Amino acid sequence: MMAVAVITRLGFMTRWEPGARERLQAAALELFATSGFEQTTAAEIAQSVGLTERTFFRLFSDKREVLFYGQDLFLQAFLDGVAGAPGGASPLEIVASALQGVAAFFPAERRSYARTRQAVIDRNSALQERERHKVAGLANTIAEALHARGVEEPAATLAAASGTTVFGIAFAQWIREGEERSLADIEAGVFRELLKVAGEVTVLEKSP
Amino acid sequence: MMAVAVITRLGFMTRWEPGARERLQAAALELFATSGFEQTTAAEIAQSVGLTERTFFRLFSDKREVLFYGQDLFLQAFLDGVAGAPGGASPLEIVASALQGVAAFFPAERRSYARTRQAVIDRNSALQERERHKVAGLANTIAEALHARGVEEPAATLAAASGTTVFGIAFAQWIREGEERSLADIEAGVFRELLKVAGEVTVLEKSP
DNA sequence: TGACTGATGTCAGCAACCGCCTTCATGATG
DNA sequence: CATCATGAAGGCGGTTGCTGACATCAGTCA
Repeated sequence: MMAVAVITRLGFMTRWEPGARERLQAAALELFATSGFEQTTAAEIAQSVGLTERTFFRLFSDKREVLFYGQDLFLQAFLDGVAGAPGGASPLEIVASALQGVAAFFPAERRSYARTRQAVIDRNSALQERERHKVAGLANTIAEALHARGVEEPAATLAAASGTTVFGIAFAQWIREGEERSLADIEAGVFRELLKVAGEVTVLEKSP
Repeated sequence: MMAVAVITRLGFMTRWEPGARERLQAAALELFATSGFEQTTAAEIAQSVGLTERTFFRLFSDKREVLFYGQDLFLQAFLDGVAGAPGGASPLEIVASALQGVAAFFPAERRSYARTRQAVIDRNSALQERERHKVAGLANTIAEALHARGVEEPAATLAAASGTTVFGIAFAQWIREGEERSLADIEAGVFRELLKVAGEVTVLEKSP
């Protein structure tokens, strides 16, 4: 599935089939989806693609990671979006523009895959923990990138967190059965909602 | 340390010392702080207060939980703040008011305890994962409470997430060495920053 | 008194994860 | 061509987190 760029260099039988990581990831998702995360053992996943448990843990730092490994491209796209935003943009504008750029990583074809993956995660709290950890890490990285662009604290952290929140809400909507809009469109709508929510505040008193 | 409300009802020797949970939590924090989280085994913690590993896992769903159990009061205070906010308030105003109320849970005396606890968490990524999970759960609960007050989606989720973000930033600052301001004051400042960040956006185009 | 409950201990066991060592293809190097 | 370094995998054994099933024992209540 998806970006499983299996490198079949030659017709020769090599000692090891290439793409061990990708094969494990695909097998794991399938097994998790059918039998559940806890019911599936790392050894089972490994054996189902002709590898050993030890190899599994060499390739993934822990069992959950098999579902999360390889999102560097996504993160990088986000950072590129931040770095490439126009000069005079405000922190949230920078984030909004990065958000739009990142949407390209989720074309309509991915919806089905993303859905089953998310269904697995939603059914297990340990996996939700890992997902939230990754998102939080993403927010940190974005905040640093903003900082590098001269945005001060706490504005950088606030803007970064807002961005990942918007993305999370939009993504959840994109996944939803029957949803037809593109991720970019949904993101734009959620972002406008955020501005609206923030705009409805009557600032009480200003500190001295 | 801190709120280890050991209830020594009578001078009698009872079969079991009361407050097993609290004793375990205090011992765990101390051991984690001195020896590190991974280096400390659940059996060690239990034995250090005269209990067995099995009892530890009966009282805490897993090893990490010993550092997070018992924040119901905090959560409840947050919910009360949401429920008790004035009638015509906007979502973010409701959250801001709840935020102020919750600050009372962190008087100056707690700073030292909170610092060592946070230091332990910051040194271990598994603990960070759990913490983020809890915060995310808090955000969900707040969003539901907002929903119950009639706030629609995605405004409820956005406001709730913004609130926990503000709290997180403020708390981190409150913990910082040399910081003297109250948590409520810091929260107010961060909140104003959030409004400022949101206010600096030039809305581009409106969807049809 | 005796059944009952609640908090704990004991024991056995699985699965996650890791350190250490071995094996074997490949490509570079002399 | 021989050899050697490298990297990717398997094998083995051990620690620890966590659980289920069952025993124990103090205090309670009928």
